[in-house]
Amino acid sequence: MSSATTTAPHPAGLARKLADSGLRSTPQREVVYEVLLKRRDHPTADEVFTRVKPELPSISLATVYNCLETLVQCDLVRAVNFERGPTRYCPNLIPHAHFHDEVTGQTHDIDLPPALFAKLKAVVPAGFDANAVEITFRGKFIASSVN
Amino acid sequence: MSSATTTAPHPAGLARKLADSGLRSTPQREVVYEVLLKRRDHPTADEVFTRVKPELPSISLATVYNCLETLVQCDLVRAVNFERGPTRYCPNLIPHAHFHDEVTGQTHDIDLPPALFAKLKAVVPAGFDANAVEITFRGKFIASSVN
DNA sequence: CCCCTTCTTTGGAATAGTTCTAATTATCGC
DNA sequence: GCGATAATTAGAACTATTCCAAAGAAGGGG
Repeated sequence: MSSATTTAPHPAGLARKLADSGLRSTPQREVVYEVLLKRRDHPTADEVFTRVKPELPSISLATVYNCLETLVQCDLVRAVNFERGPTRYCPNLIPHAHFHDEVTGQTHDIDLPPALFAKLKAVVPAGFDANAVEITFRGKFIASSVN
Repeated sequence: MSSATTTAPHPAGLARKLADSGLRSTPQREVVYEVLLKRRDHPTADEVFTRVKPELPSISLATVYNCLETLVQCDLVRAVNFERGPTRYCPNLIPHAHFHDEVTGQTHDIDLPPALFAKLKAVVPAGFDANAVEITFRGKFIASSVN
């Protein structure tokens, strides 16, 4: 597989991305990443821990934090925060917003047209050099009759 | 100083707003609110605590948290979060974005045209009922020699 | 292969920010 | 002034996370 411009979120890509940063591929890192790809529901470190445990029963919570941090560093995963709640992790690398459901506590991805991102960055006054923007909606997810 | 200037909320308005919610006006609440109005640099609870202390030497940190929570509840103050850092407080009630300086840790208000807020809400898919949107830029503030 | 260095994992202790609790103190309506 | 209610206080408790020091892999050169 030839290298793409955008990394496809694939367990296989992990080893390469890690090597690029001079880091080793380990079972712990692989399983943590797989878990994130498998269920993209923005789990917390603790939730990742319980999902990884059956596969690697001797893994520690500290290692889960380490692995998640490593994945974020390697730009394979995004850390998402909402109002001092525990950090959640998201393997969707395409710029997008988040919707936080205040009833269920769930976090959903919201796609945004790239033009909007551009417009947002355009309103930042001179003197401010913004290299990232974070957009979070808060509200309720209303069951749609369509499914 | 950043842009977003507003209807200057006045300490006087506090008693009324509190009464509206069936709450009492107390020296602690008044001084906490005054401190927020006086220096609008998005202080943390701890920073508010040290600023209030000279005025009310016997106030406790718990009370500062209580007062801030009350002010947020009464819609006199906004709580602002950035990446699991301590909550900061902002008496600017007009919808606006925040710019977080990753070098100094300072938070600045950024005015946004109301049309942009409207556009943002428009991209939220059907089924999601958003009642608030939070926009945070991250980057560096490039020295303007003026302060 | 074996050794050496380096990287990684691990469990537990430590930390930061915040909330909880139970007791005291202030305030309002009568 | 009195009783009911609300607010404040100090300190303990809590949560999410990071730190630490020791033990465990994992390549690379001889």
